[in-house]
Amino acid sequence: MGTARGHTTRGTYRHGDLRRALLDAGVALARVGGPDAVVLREATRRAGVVPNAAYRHFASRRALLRAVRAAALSALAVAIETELAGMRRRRSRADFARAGLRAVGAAYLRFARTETGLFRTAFAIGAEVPEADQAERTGNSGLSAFQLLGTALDRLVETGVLPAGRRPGAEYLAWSAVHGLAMLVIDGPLCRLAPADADAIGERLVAMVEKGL
Amino acid sequence: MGTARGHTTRGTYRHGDLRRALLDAGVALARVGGPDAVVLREATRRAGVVPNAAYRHFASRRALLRAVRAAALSALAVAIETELAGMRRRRSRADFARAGLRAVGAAYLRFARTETGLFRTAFAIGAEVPEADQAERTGNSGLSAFQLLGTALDRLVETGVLPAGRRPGAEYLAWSAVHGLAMLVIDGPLCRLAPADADAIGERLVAMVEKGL
DNA sequence: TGTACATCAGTGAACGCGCGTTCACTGATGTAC
DNA sequence: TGTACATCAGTGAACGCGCGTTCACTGATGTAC
Repeated sequence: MGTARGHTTRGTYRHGDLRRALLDAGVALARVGGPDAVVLREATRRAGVVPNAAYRHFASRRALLRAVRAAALSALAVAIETELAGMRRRRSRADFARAGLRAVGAAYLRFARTETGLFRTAFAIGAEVPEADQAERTGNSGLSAFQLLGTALDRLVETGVLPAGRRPGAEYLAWSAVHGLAMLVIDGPLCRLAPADADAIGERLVAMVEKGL
Repeated sequence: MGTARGHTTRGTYRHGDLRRALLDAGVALARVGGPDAVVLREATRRAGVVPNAAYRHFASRRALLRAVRAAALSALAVAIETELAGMRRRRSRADFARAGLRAVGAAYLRFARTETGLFRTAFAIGAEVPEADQAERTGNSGLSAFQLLGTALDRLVETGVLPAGRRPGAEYLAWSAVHGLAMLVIDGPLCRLAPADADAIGERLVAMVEKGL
């Protein structure tokens, strides 16, 4: 019946793993309401704990938000990895490489649409980028979303689809295109679009990137 | 010396044009701090007026924010119009049309970089899109940023650069690409990029769009 | 195996803050006669 | 041209809210002897 399972009724004095519970609560809040919804007091409430208890594990609200953002980035990377893992075989390595890029784009867009709150949190405003906790931002393969895109582009070069000379910086171009559509669709002027239409535009967009790179 | 020129020291009982003053203050706040900075009390403070006086002109804080957002969209359209107006002549109409698309993209990116707060306000989170006050969102020509992009694409079709069959929906693709780069550069993972590098990527991006459409 | 003790995770109470919004008001303005 | 009056823009005071954060505390846990 509690908001966070098992935490509201706590037998012991100690919590057990409050840091984890607060982070989970923070992620749950972010899923629903984006970065602004990651409220320290609400997270402690859900963990069944007094507000200031959070300060044993996070220096400030910002620190909690940073941790949630890292988790969101990680979830994005995992979503892309899953899409890549589910790819079926193709005739040629070149086709497979092309499909890889499409898979990255499609997974990115689907994540933005289905996990809007997390997506917005991952790219929260004023996102200082601390290089240190890079590990927390990656998927199971240890690669970040950006790196997964990079390797997809590398495959295109290896299979001769993309001229090597066009490779440097190509991730910025591809990323921009897909990220822009994601933004416009989730809370921008394109938010009225039917999901099917959004998908169609997404496919055209990735095709444009492939052709235009 | 006052925060809003002339408003803090007011000779008359009546303000004169408080609605305008509040809107201007709201825009000034948005320029510096984005949508969250558009705070009703602060706007009234800058207008030299008691907080609740705002309710004579705006039903709520959200209503003020909506008006500010419309102004931000209008400023974006004007920026694009100015860029277009400043274009020099080209050899062929086709080249001119191509340059037109580049101009739209460049102006969009520059606006995002130099007027970050307004840009973020224009595409604020949870942006409901009221169709009614469309006029307020346009530039001097009466066209919105989106429509300016559309006419630029039309020119490409007219001059034979873009096959007519690829025209429908093309604005979504072009817009996505440029919007994504803008987002990544202004408060995303690409915010560390030097302005010159951002410009270079912007140019490559528009070239990619032109080629890939 | 039993006891004394240090650690430190979570408690309880409180703070100051700025916000959006509501209320009954007042007095300058512009209009009707 | 002068006066009475309705209008309504801005006043003054107050509200309840939830937030992040600080303080001194308490008591369960795990360790050293």
